[in-house]
Amino acid sequence: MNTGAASQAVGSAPEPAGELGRLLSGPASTIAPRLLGLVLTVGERSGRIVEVEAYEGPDDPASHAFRGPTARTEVMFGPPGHLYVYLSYGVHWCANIVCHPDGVAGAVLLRALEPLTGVDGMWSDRPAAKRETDLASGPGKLCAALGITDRNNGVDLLDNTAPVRLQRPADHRSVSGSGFAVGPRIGITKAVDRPWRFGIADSPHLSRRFP
DNA sequence: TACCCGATTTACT
DNA sequence: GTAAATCGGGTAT
Repeated sequence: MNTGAASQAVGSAPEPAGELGRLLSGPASTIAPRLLGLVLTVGERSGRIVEVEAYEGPDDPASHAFRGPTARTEVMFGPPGHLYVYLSYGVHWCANIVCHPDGVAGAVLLRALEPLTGVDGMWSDRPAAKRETDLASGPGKLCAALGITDRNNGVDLLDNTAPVRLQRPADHRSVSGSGFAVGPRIGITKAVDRPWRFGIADSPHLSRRFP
């Protein structure tokens, strides 16, 4: 239903609204560092994104979208600003923010979060955590802390009525402008050389230190 | 229909 | 530091 002309009409196309929408649209490896410092909200719980990883499409062997769309990965091929949730190792939910244009696969895995509000609720869903810095210091932990499951797969993060929302705090520009670290992605066996993991360098809430 | 394996976390040695 | 837990998707019969 998209014509070639429509896909070029960036200014007036029904892309995610506002400045945040524009921030989310582009190559995953470019968008990923810009997501650092954004605030993710689920009900009463919210946190600041401090660590992410980029996963692209047909050119990225480590990406779920590498071999084309499937029932599981179709969200990754949809419009940017939506949430792609999958089950890892049959145990943990992991959440990604879709960022490539509609029809082109690409997403950013959310790896760690600094708890801001609803921290008591996070503790009740993360009984194994020993410190507040461990509540969401990993992709599976992050989803557990916020209560994200496959129920939330495909939700529009920019919809104010959605159960999961993404917001930009006033100080985001300064946060993204400096002080983030880069390194290789974690836990993958393919394309391990690509430095597509990004994090706020001095955050104590990272899943792991950067090299 | 069967088998293999993973964008991880946790507990235990 | 190492291994177990656990299950749905993807690829191969």
